[in-house]
Amino acid sequence: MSQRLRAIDDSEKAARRQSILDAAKTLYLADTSALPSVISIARKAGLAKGTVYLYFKTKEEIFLAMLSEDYQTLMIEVIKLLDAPSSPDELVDDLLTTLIRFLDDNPLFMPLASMASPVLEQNVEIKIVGEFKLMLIDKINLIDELFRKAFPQFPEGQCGSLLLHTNALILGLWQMQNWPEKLKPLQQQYPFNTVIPDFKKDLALSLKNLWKGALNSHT
Amino acid sequence: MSQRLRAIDDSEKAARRQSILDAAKTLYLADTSALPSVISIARKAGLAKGTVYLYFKTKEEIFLAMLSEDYQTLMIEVIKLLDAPSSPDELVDDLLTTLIRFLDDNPLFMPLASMASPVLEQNVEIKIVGEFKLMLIDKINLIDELFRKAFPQFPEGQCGSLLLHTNALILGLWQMQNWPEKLKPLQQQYPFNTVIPDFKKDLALSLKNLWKGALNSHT
Amino acid sequence: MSQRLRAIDDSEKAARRQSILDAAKTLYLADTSALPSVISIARKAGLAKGTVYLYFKTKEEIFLAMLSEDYQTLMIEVIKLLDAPSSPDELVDDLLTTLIRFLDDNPLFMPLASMASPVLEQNVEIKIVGEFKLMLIDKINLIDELFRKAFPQFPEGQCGSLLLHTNALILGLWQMQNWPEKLKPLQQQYPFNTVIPDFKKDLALSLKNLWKGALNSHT
Amino acid sequence: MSQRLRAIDDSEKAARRQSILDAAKTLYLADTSALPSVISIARKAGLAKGTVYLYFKTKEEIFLAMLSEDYQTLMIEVIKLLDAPSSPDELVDDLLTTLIRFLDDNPLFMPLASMASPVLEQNVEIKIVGEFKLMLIDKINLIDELFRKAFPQFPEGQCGSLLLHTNALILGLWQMQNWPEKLKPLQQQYPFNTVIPDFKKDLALSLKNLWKGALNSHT
DNA sequence: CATGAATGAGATTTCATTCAT
DNA sequence: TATGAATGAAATCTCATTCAT
Repeated sequence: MSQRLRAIDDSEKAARRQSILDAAKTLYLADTSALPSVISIARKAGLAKGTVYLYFKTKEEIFLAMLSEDYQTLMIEVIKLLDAPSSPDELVDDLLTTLIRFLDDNPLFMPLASMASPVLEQNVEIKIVGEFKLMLIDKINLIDELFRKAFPQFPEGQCGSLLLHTNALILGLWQMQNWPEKLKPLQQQYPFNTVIPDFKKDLALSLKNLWKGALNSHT
Repeated sequence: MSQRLRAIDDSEKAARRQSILDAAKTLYLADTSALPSVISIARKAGLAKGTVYLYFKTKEEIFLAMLSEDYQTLMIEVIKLLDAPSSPDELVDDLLTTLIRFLDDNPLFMPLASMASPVLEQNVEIKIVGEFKLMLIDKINLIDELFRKAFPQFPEGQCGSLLLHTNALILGLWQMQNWPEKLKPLQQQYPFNTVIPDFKKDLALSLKNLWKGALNSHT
Repeated sequence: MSQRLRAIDDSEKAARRQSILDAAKTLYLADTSALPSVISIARKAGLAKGTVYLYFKTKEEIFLAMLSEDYQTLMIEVIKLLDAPSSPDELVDDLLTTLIRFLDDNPLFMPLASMASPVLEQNVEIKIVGEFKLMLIDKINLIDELFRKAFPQFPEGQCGSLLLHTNALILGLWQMQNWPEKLKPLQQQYPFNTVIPDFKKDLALSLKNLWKGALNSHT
Repeated sequence: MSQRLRAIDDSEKAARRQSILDAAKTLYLADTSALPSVISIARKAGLAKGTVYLYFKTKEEIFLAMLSEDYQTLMIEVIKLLDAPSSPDELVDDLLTTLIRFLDDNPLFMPLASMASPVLEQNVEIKIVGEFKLMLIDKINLIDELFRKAFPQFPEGQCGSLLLHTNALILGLWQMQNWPEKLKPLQQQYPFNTVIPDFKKDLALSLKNLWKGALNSHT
């Protein structure tokens, strides 16, 4: 009945894989309260359910791939910062700006990153999870190297460690302030402002403390 | 097989509710890769499936209650610290010790806390989620008050804010170092030590920075 | 906590039983698409769920009792007709009038009678079902006797037999024209009028045929 | 165990649907006191529970389909009668014979027809119920037409109307004589014979009255 | 490769009925 | 007697995943 388009060569396969990722992203963006179902992703991508499983072994693998892409995008942004480095202080400011812009441009990054450990990594083949972790580590090591080229006075690993802590802070802060949509009324009703982190403000504050504290000790 | 008691008054009901929580905890402890099924929880508790649903509306509500208990336990520990306060510096050390011991004693706290935002809160009645949030806020405010009684030189909200950031750091750091069991071999094989946070060590470092930095500015 | 009113003597028990029947009737009247739940009946009657089971062994027993009451009411009406008999012909007209009025006054009779065989009798203790059947038979026999006192020319059993057929016709016709509420639009849209029985009209026609045919053969 | 075939095209799907109906029929035949459970039907058909729900939205839909089939079988029999019509009088006799044979060959027809209005139609999507009703009406209209071709002296709708009344009579009479199996002893013990309809005998009598009365008025 | 039918585990929900108190 | 907690069967529904075609 239907003419089955077949992805024969690798580039076609990659394209099909990407179309699945795009469909998944669109759907997840529309409702981040839960990962969209495979059938909805397949339909959005104009494919059959089974076809999705030719490209990803589990549903979570799709979203881990999506997170992986986002992380790589972010890392590239950070690497760009180190292309034209100025002073460590300015770098911190630039980093923060870059980060905030990235989060605004990639609204799925935080939801995905939150699910990574409790959901995604639990349902993805160990090999794939490993590759994801290694990719992150590679990039972090690369950034650390570039950083030391620009600022040789800092020891190996310092920048990488700061990146990890930065990531941890973002993750934790975001999850704490990510109240379910339906709880928003409550949020305004009570004087929570003192106790609920204001994500961007707190992030700015914390990161500056974190980075400047660490970097200044070597200046 | 089971005792088949009837929970008539409120204390008996609370006991039965607790027995469900205990059963769920035992099962989850045995395998943190996914929340145990409701039927397995019921069987473990010696109850019928229907009975579990008399006490909790959804499976996630069970685990949010469990997390709530853990948070309350932690808060009580922290409050105890403020009963006999010494100097701010010593307090930070004590806090860290307390925290580490708590995490060791309550191995489900971190997995549960990680799931709170992406999983638990998404599938629990908004009212219950609200109560959970309010409970946390109450405790944080209480601790903030006690803190200022002990150290009046610090402004209102400072301690609460530090607690939030502490929580964020714990959450983020834990999730980053929480590699799936099956990935552990990989973790040793590569020189990850430089880039994977060593949870306790990094936590110690970060918290000291965080708290001492903040507290010293008022001494 | 609550003061339990206890029905000690038989009249109190009968009253409580009746209050359950009343509650059930009210609820079923509000929605005849399904028998109301026991919990709703209990609440309506101001009783606990378990108490209902002290008076009726199953839910269906409640509704069989209700149907039994209705049948008895109907029989009494018919008996009244025979108190002041005129001619067989007039009797048929009176019977029809009485029947129509009864159905209007007792809107649950038809739904209940429809459920009797496929639902109620399947879920009521055989003893109770037997009593119900015997009650009906007794009344029919009584009516048959009274009829022959008034019109001796008719053989024993003729009137009883006619009553049974009357009942069968009512049952069958009613079920065929009892379209679900939500199907009513469809009913008007198509030219069903020729093929869907118009309950009262068809009933009148059929009954007159049935009775007059039978009775005239003996005049 | 099972063949695990895939129903790809429509005829295969119809076959699978039929296999579910067959399984349901077998089980219901073994115990007409209640509709068999979906899981038992699935197992009998060698299918998974979920598969049954691919073909029928509710359990009652299965049995309404079964009833629909039975009605269609019956209608076809009746249509056959009109292929080689003789006199109206003979037709009535043939109709009765056909009807009795049909009821003997399809022992589930009456139980199902009894449940149609109070149970089945209440729990089947309104659209499906409508289709069922329309099917019946179509067939009745068709028979009415054929009838008038054979016997032009009768007005339009007369035959259809008689069919409806016939159906009503069957329905009502059957329900009245359908005593629960366990009540049979009681049935013999008492002199019920005068008051309990003898289904086939009474049906014969009534139908002859009904049809001959109506048809003779036009001869 | 692509498809979508089939699977089956599991979450809820409902609710009649039982039974300890 | 009266209560309502507990039971457990069954209906639905959802959906990730498998696998015959």
